[in-house]
Amino acid sequence: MAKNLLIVESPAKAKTIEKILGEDFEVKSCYGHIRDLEKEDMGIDIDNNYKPRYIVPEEKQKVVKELKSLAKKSGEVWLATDEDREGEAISWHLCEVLGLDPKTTKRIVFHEITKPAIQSAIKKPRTVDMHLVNAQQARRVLDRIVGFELSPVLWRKMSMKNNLSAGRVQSVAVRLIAEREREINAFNAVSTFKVEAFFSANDVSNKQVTFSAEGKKQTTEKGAADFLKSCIGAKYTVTDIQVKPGKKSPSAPFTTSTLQQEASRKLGYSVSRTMVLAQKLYESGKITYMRTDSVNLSETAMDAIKNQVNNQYGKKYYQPRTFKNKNESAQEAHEAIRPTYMEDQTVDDSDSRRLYDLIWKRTMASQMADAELEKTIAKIQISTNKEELTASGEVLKFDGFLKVYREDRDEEDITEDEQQEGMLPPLTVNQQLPLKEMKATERFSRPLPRYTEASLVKKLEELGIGRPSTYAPTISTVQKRGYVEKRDKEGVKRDFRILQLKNDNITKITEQETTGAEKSKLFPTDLGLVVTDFLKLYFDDIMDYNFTARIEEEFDEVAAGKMKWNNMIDDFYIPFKKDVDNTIEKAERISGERDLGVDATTGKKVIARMGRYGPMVQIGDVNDEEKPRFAKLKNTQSIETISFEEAMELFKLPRVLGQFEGSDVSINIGRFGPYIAHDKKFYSLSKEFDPYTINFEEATPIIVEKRAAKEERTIKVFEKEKIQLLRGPYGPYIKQGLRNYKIPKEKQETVKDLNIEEVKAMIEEAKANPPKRVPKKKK
DNA sequence: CAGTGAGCGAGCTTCCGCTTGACTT
Repeated sequence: MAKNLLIVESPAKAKTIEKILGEDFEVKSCYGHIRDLEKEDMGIDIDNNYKPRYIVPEEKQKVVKELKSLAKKSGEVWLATDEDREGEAISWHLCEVLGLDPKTTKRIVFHEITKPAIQSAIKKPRTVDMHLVNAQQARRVLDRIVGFELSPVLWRKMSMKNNLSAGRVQSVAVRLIAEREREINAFNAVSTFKVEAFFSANDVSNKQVTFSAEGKKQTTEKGAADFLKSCIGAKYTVTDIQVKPGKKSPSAPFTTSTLQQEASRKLGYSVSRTMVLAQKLYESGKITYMRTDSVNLSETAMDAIKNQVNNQYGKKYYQPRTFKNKNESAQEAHEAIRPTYMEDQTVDDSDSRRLYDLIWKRTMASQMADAELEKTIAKIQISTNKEELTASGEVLKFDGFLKVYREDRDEEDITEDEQQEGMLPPLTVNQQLPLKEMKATERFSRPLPRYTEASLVKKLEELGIGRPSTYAPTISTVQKRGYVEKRDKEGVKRDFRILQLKNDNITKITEQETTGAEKSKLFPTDLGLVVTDFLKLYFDDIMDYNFTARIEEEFDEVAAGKMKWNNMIDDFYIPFKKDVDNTIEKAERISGERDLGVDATTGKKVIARMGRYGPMVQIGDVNDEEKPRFAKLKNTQSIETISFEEAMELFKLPRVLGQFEGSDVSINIGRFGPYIAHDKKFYSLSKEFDPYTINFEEATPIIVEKRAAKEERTIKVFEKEKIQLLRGPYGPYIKQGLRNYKIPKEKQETVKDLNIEEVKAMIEEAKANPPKRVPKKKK
C-alpha cells in the first residue's frame, strides 16, 4: 500500500514527526505559505466582492511541484499545518493547489511534538475550517489594501519618495517611536530633594555597620535646608518596627516576545540576532519552536522539568505552575519556548549557548517555588521636629526560583523611588541611633526612555499589533525605509545640589551628573516624523493604536461564522477608499517646513524642511532671483529641534583648508557623508573627524594614507578598457565601471598574471551566469 | 560614489504573515 503523505509547515518538525509515525507516513514540509495575492492591481477584484487572485510565488514553485507529485503517488494526504488562522489557510491553499477536496481531506492539529500527542491527533482528524480560512483571507486582503493604497499616496505627496511605504503594523510602530521622541523633547525636568539619614548600629556579629533612613522629600532647596536646620542637635530614636513577609513568583516561560526582551536586556542581543540563534537551536533539536505566543508547557515537558528541579535542587524547590496568556490576540499554535530535553545543558557555539542557558533557566524557574522575603520597616523619631524617618530593609529567607533565574526589567518600568533594598541591622524599639550624617540630594524627574528594539516589540505585543514571526522583520523594515534609526545618544552634563548635615554643620556642594545618554535606542528620522504626521492627519483610523485590536474582533466574528468576510472588508474599504481619493486630491505636498529666523547678512528667511534627498536647511526662497543656499542636516540633527545658530553653522561648508601638492584641499558633505576633495579625488572622512573643525594638518595625512590603501587594494589596472583587478573582503575581483565581476576560484591565486583577454572572458562568463538574487518579477 | 533641492513623466516602488535558504564581487 502506498504511504500516506502528511504535510506540516516546518521541515525540522517534519523530520521529528516522520520518526514518530514510522512506516505508514511520509512527512513533508510546505515551508509556510505556498500562495499569495499577486501584485498586479493589488491581487484583489474589488468589484467582484474582493475576490482574491492567488498565485504560487516563484520561490515556492519548487516545493509545490514536489508536493504535487508526492500527493499523486501517496495513499492519502493529511494536512497538519499549525493550529491557527494562518495555518488553517495554508491547509486550504494546499487543498486548492494539490486538487484535494477541503470537505473531505483529513486535517489534524497538535500543540506539541510528542508521540502521544501526534498519535491521538491522527485518531481524530477533522476537515479544514472554512470560517477560519475566511478570517485569514480577510486579514490578508485588508493588509494588502492598506499597504497598497497608502504607500502610493506617500509616493505622490512626499517630497522624498524613494521606497516609501505604509502599513497597518509598520506605520503604527513608527508612530510609537515618533511620539515618544516628542514627549522627550517636550519634557521639563522637575527637581526634588531626597532626604537621607545615615546611622550606625551593630549587626548580628556585633560589627558596626551603616544604614540609611529616608525622610520626606523636599520640593525646594530652601525646604531641604530648613529641614536639615531643624535637625541640628536632634536625637534619633527607633519608635516602631514592622516585619512583613513577602514573596516573589517566577515569570512564565518564554514566548518570542519575552525571549527577545530578556536576550536584549541580559545579553545585549538585537531582536534579529536572537531569532537567528533561536532558529539554529531549533533546527539542531535543542529547543521547541521559537515563533510562538504561547506560555503553555506540554505535560511531558512539565514532567521533565519536575525531575530536573528535584534532582538538581531538591523537592523544596519544586512547585508546578500553569501560566495563562495575558494577551487576547494570542493564537497559541505552539508551546512556549523551552529546551527539548531539560537534561541537555550543552551547546557548542558560545552565542547560542548563552541564549540556550537563558531559555533553560527561565523554563526551570517557571516550575520552581516562590522566593520568600522578609521586609522590615523601622520608624525613627527626630527629637527636634515632628518629621519621621523610615528605614527599610529586605532579607531573602528562601531563594526559591531565584536560585536559577532573575528576570531583568526595562528602564521604563523602574520608578525613580525604587532602589535595591539592602539589609538592616537588628534594631529594637526605643533604641537611640547616632547620626553619622544627613543629606538632601537634588534629583530630577526623567522622561520615559526611548524604545529599544525589544521594548518596542513588547509595546506592539501589548497592543496586539504584529505576530511572533513579524516582530523582527517589522523592526528592520522601518529602519530600511528610513523612518527610524538605531543609534546612541551622548548625554549632557547637569549640576545637582547636595546639602549635608554633619557634626551639626550644614554645607552645600554642587556635583555633576550625566543625563539623557542612550545606547542602541530607536530614534525617529525627520522622514519618519513627517510621514507619521501626514498619515495621522488623513488616516487617523488606521493610525489609531486600537485599530488592529478592533479589526481582530471582526476577524474573530468571521472565524466564528457570524460575519461574512467580504462584507467585513466592504465596511472597511468604502470609507477608506474615500479617504484615499480625498487625500490624493486635496492634500498638499508635505515637507515639514519650519521657520528658523532671518539671515542677518542677506535679510533672507532661513527654513528647515525635507528636500528630495533628506532633511536640509535653506536660506532664501526658490522663487527669489538669486538661488537659495542649501545645506544638509547632520545625522543627529532634526528639523524639529535644530536652532537658528546650528542651522547657520551648516552653511560653513565647503571649507577650503589650503593647498597640498598644488591642489586645493576642501571639505564637504556629500551623498555618502563627509569627505575630503583633493585633485579631483575624494576621500571619506571617518567618524572621528568633524568636517567643520578638521584642519589642514589632520586632512593631508588622510589623503596620503587612503591613496596608499587604494594602491594596496589594486592588483592590476587595464587603463584602456577601464578595467581594474582589486582585492576585496571576499578575495580578488574584477571592476569595470560601476559593475563588479567575480574571478573563478581556481584563478584567484594567480590574478597578477591575468591578461586582458582572460579578464574579458571572465566578465562574459560572469554576465552569462549572474549571481542569484531575490527574483524580481516583471509581468 | 562625492551634485542635487522645480517639474515633467516613464517605470518602479509598496503590505503582513507563514517558512528557510544561499552566500556575497
